[in-house]
Amino acid sequence: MTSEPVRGVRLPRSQRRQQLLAAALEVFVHTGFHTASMDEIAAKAGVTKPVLYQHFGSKRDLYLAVLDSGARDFLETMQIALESTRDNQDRVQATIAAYLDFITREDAAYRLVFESDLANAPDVGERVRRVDEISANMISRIIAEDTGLLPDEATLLAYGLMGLAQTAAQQFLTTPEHLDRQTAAKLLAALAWRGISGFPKSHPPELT
Amino acid sequence: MTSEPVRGVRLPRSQRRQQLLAAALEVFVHTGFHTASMDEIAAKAGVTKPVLYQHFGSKRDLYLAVLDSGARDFLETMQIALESTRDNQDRVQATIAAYLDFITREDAAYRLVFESDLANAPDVGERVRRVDEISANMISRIIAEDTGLLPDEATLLAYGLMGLAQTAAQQFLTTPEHLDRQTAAKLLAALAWRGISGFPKSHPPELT
DNA sequence: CAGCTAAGTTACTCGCGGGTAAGATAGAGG
DNA sequence: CCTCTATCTTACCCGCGAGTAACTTAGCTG
Repeated sequence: MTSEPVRGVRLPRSQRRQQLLAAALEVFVHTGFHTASMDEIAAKAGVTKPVLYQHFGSKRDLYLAVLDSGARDFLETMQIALESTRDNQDRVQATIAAYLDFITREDAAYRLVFESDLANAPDVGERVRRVDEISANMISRIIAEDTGLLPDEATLLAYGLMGLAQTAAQQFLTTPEHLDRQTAAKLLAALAWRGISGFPKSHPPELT
Repeated sequence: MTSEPVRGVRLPRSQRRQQLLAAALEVFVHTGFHTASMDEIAAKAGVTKPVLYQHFGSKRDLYLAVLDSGARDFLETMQIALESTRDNQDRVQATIAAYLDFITREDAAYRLVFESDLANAPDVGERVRRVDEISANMISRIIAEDTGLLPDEATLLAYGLMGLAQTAAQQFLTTPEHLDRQTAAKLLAALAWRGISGFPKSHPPELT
């Protein structure tokens, strides 16, 4: 657990850096890149602006650092879920649950990866697309193996399933009162699994 | 077809307004809200900045005008597709196709609705969410009727299907060489329909 | 074709916020 | 307890772009 920022206490470099990243995450997530100011982030860490610049070369650098961290977390979560079983139905279930977990995480880091307001900047856009691409490839590979679809076709479906999970999870976040997480996960997993399991190999092929 | 902006020609108010909206759409879509400058938009219309301010009170007002127009287009497209048939399988097919159409539209207006970099601003965020909400409700209603699921459950699935269509369509946009639109539409419609048609009423209920 | 109005231009203001130069001090180490 | 350095602050610069005041002119209208 990270302790609260205490004004007036000096910290060793690496520790301060971690704290700044935490403050930046919080502000960027809450406000978005453009509305956030360096002063605000510094203040949240109980420190002044130049300190920020001793650790990060520019506002964008800081943002990228925070974004990368979030992206790593997400990809890790995904990979663990995808490799948690060899049964594909369970895999779908686990992956949907992973989306729900990631999006309901306290730090809301998903906003950086899924809702960045800086995606027009080449650096950022590229990174975000890369996260999607890596996830999609992991899923696409499994689909292709399991259904015999062409790579491009399997990739399209992979993106579809990712969009399904992501959008539904975000919606779930806005109405958690009425639907418990278990039910939501089961419903979505059912939707996804019934959809994908209908393709060639794994089940008797029906008409396209 | 709109004629090219000709420098030095005066236009009647309403006509100029339309032209400004077109220029703004182009710039906002290409650059995003934050990077776009009013000068750039005015220039694209072959005119200077103050003219822009004689039609729109602020940069944000201009953005909202363009956004609203895109939102209307999208919702219209959706509604037409959803009401194009009474067979639910055809409905899914038509709706997926509608997503593909909207996202591949020349003007790329989908970027404003699906990828706005101003979604943190209350006005804009609210509007974007509202578009999703309206679409989701249209779909959710059908799902609830057809499956007997609870409203919240049907809504969750509706968002899931929307995310599926949207994300996959965006992916399709980036690799149109390898996959023709027909195939893509069929694959996605199959994915979605197999998924959703498996729920209670419409087909024999299986284990949840 | 004179004159009036709406359409358009030139040439500014001004605040915000990213980024920095120069100086102050905590507190580890001898 | 003195010193020395890495940490942190104060106080600034300055560019960019939204928004505006004041003036100009096209071109319809009587």
